[in-house]
Amino acid sequence: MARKKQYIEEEVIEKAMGLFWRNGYEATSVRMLEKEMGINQFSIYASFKNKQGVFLESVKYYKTQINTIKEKLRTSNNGVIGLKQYFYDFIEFSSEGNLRKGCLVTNTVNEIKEDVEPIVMDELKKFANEIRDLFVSNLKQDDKKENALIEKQADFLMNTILGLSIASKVFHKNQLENIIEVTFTNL
Amino acid sequence: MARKKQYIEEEVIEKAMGLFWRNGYEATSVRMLEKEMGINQFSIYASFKNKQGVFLESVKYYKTQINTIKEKLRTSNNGVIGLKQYFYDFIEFSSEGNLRKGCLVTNTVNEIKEDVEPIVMDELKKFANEIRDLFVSNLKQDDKKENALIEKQADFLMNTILGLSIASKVFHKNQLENIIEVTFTNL
DNA sequence: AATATAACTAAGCGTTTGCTTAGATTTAAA
DNA sequence: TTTAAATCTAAGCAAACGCTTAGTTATATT
Repeated sequence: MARKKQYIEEEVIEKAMGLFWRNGYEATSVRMLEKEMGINQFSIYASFKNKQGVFLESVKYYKTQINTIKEKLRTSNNGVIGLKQYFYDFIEFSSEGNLRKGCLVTNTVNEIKEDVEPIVMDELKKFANEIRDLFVSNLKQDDKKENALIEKQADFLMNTILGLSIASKVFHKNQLENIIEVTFTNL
Repeated sequence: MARKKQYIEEEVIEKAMGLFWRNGYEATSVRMLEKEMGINQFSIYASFKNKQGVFLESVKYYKTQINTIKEKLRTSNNGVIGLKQYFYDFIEFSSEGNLRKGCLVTNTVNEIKEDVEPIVMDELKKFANEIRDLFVSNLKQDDKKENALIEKQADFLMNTILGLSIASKVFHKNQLENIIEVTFTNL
């Protein structure tokens, strides 16, 4: 009864995500998305409503991508060792060859204004809290640690991840490793 | 022989800096600068050449503002205590009442692309290196520490500062304090 | 084969961007 | 008091922005 879509939504979102990740949210125009996704603006708006819609789907896809290393952390049972491995996995995940992209979520939190893009910001905060919860439950593997300390250390680790997301753009790889090493002497 | 300027350049740059700090570089339009600085676009371009010129002057002004706490760190001679104080001064400096602005320099490093704005990026990297040098010479007050360790710890502290710049926008004040406390537990 | 409907192309909408220009106004030296 | 140069106001430029729409093409059902 009607024509078929000539693209697969997940495929074009994967490309869109890459563009947002490399360029940032505002700096990525709908014309650029058109080229990268390989479909017309009409199709973009028909499938994803607007630019924000494309971005929200991109973040969803990003989550499935990072889920591999998240799951690795969740199922680790060697305490802080597994946590440290997550940080190494993260700097690997945030770079693509020589291109340092940071973390899509952190980049965007730092770019957008909450009052301008409340829906996007909400989505990003949810993601950040999931990571923090993972840190907390990992730290609890050490049952000598008091809850108050665990909360502090979780904040500390979140800050390290936030920092690494920027640092990965301007520092050398060995400096990133230094950061992780010193971070874990404090735990 | 000619008309006098009806504004003081340093005064209008102070206002421009505030706007860039609150809004980011790209999101601050020349029309917004016009209103905030209280002068016409013609005057902006006559005095500072272009938008980038206004920003570079704003960064210069920012440096003079943050110099107070930098100087406090430089002249401190109580080792890591003075360093820790710098971090507390920094989170104070990066907020204006309830408005969390982060660090103008870090915000911009995270926003702009090096190949699009190489001149701006260069200026920001210079600033970051000045801070790192300060950290190094402070850490050297402890002459038991080896140079290799000092370099590692300097990278670590830079990462904490970068993190705090983002964290200050989304975390509560007591969490920022947690971060600083854990950061300094092993230095 | 005819029909209804979704997906396509491509042009264009109004707005905002950084920046410029034409023309009036102020000022200090000649 | 005339003159020349710098500074002002305000209008406007081309380009890019997010998004829409008119018209064509493809496809499953009748």
